[in-house]
Amino acid sequence: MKKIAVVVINGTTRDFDREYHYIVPEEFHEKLEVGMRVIVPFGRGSRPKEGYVIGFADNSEFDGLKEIKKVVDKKPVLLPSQIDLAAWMKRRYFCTYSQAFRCMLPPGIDVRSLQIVELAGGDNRADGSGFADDGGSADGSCCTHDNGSADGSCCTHDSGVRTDGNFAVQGRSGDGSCHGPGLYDEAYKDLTPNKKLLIDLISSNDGSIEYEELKKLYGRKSNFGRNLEELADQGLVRITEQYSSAVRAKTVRAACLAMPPEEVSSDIETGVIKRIQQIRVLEMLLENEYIAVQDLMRFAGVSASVLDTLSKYGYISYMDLEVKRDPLRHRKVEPTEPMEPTREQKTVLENIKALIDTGKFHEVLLHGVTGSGKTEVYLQLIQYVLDRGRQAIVLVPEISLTPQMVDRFRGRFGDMVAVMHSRLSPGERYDQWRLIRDGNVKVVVGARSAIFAPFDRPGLVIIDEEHETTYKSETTPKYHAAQIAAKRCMYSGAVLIYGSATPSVSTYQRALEGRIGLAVMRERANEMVMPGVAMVDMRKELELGNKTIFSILLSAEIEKNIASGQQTMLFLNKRGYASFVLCRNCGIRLKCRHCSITMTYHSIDDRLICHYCGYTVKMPSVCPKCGSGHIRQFGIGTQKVEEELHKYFPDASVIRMDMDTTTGKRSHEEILDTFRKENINILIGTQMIAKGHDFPNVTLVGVLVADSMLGMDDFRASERTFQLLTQVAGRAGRGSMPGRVIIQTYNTEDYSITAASRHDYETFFRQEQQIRKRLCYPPFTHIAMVVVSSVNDRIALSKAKDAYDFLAGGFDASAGDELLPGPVRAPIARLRNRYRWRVIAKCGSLSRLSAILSRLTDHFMKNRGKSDADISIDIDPTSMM
DNA sequence: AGCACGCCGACT
DNA sequence: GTCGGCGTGCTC
Repeated sequence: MKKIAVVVINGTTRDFDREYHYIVPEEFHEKLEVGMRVIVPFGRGSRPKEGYVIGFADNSEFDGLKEIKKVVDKKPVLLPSQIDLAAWMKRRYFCTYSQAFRCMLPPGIDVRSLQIVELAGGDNRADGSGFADDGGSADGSCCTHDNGSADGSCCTHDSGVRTDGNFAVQGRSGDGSCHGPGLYDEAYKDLTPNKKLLIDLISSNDGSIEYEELKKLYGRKSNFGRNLEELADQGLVRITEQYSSAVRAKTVRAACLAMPPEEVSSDIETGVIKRIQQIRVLEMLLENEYIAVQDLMRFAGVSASVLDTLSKYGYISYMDLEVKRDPLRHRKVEPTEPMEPTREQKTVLENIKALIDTGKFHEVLLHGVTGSGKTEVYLQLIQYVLDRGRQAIVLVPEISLTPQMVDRFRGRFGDMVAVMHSRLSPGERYDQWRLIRDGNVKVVVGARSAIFAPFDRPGLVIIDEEHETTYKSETTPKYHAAQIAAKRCMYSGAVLIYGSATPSVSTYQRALEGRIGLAVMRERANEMVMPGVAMVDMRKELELGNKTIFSILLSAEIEKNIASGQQTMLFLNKRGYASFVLCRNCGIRLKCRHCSITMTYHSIDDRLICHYCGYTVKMPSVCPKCGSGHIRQFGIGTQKVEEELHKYFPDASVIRMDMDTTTGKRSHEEILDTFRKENINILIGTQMIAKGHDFPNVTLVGVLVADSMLGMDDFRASERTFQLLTQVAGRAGRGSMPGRVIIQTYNTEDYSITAASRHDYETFFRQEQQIRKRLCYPPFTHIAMVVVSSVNDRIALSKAKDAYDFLAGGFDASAGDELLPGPVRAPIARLRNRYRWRVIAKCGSLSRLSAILSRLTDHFMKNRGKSDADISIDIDPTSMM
């Protein structure tokens, strides 16, 4: 019986992102499984393309089926459940299968196909290349990756060139019959000029050339394909295919001495080598057999060019060393034992364990105040699911910021833990992915993308700090990790836990509605008291003539801390800095009359603009509320604060942490380490310092301008303010001494600020809930942001108008659907050379909204024509830019 | 997006 | 008979 595989093509546009049928040749019947990658001929020219086998079929309506050419993997790279997930993502996020699969696979796993055009026949002008394939590639071998992909035997061709393994050479030309030289020349003589040109081009490249390269050389003349095909039919050239994957270098480049040590020593002593850098390098190599190039450069303090010079003169040579990559190698971890849970923890554990026992999908919001010991609860729950033979995924907002979080999991579960985050190298990611797929680890701790970890039986997924925005992907597919998590847990009957001290409004709303479970932990686990919070009214400070950025109270407290050797953290939110307008007299922020969103100042035309609806007004010269002239765009940078600190507290040691000072790979941790170890008096920073990290000696936290968070141009401004203030306040008094928090603001009556100062989530939530409801913002509706872009501004606009009209036609105002006036220019009007126009729609029903948007996508693609216009759709975006 | 295919006029 | 060029329609 004919076996047919259902294949989706990798790297296609949405138009061709369909399921295609291919015949499975007899030889692959046994080994081909769902979830493997294959090479298939695709399109008119049957160009080889990488595809994923997503299923099998017994028959096909389609005649003219083609055959699978090649099976890439030994083991499936995708689980059946992941294929289902991708199909769902395609519908939900308007992405392609391959974009969805890309989320699930480590980078660099792709197979690239190359076509090589060679002269055929025993021809003298193409010596060495013709039939004699000396590269070791003919038998389908692959080099160095010992992975599940590629079925070839492994070889190592250690040519100096960085070759990637290639495998499978398979002619697509005729039978390659061998012509004698005489016959060949005969044939050449009779060729048309363009065909002669092709032959000449190949000859001048030693008789073998890459297809695309040849095409480029052929230039703009026509009938390239036709002529080449005909040459192949005549048996004059051969076209072969090679598939190569970007091999993850499992090796590290190292240097060693290339001549006897005595000779090197004498060259140094006799002064043949004079340069100090070179001597340093050689001396290091005299003491060590070989040293990794990276280490050598760092410890000798030299650049790569010094090494290259030494290599050129034959003193050293390079080699590739096998390494076992371990992203956790930098850290030592102390094993830990489960702690005796507090009464509250015990209740929560029992309840959730009961849910796990049902083996069904459940969601629970774990609302625990900072310091209530959520992590210990996570650890014990994970242990529970592991004992039942299942796996666990833990998501943390940005793992590289919270290494001690990872340490706690490693401490409890040791080698069972894999780590996945953005700072891993492609090779490291590949290793972690493989550990998971092969079942060698049972727990994954990672950032957003770790939600795709290829576990076959996840029993528990934990999303820690559930409210963080990093869980939302900014690129297509624009998924939220929680949505993916919910889907996966549904498939596998797992429990999904959202952990937070300050839950997002939408999650808490769902908990209140009873759609998800709610578990609460109100007490701090280790007898710490919540820090006392004082609010300072900066309007009064101004009245009193204090024009500095430090209130009288804050100055005094800083002074006290310096004197007693305790540490202070000063917090300044940089977002919205210098772009929103605040009246320093009455504290009002200018908001859009339609959207109640803080308007953003644009200096180019001295206007204020609403980043939601696009409404703009001229920048007023006096405050529309109180009439004072103290209205102005507002903001100070961390750098400015540092200067001021030096001015007013000349004896204090100060360290700054923000985007400018944390560019290096590990400098983040280094700054915090310095702060901790050297007992620096004051740490000043942006929201980066609000996350994680225990500093027992920090007893004072100052928020310089709470208003700058409220000034965010987003309907979530209050939510973010509350969350950040709570988090920042949580930094104080983590040790034995009680903490104090001072919040400076021009809005002492704002509910998000007052609630945060009282550690009162409930009150904040009730206020915010009402406002969201009244103004029809999520979670009471869904917002779709459609951005149409093009290199040409007018095309972008007209296509955006088209999209607008399409949406207008499909919307039902009576059901509460709303289309904001548009299209308007996106706040980032031009990105990567493309103009961007935006349409915003609100819709009460997610399913209806995605249905309309799905139709919009198809409509857009159909009418796009040859233009470069592109459409991007984000449901419930975290940023409106 | 490629690419083949078909068709036409120009050149030789 | 070829070449260059362009419009059309398809991708298992």
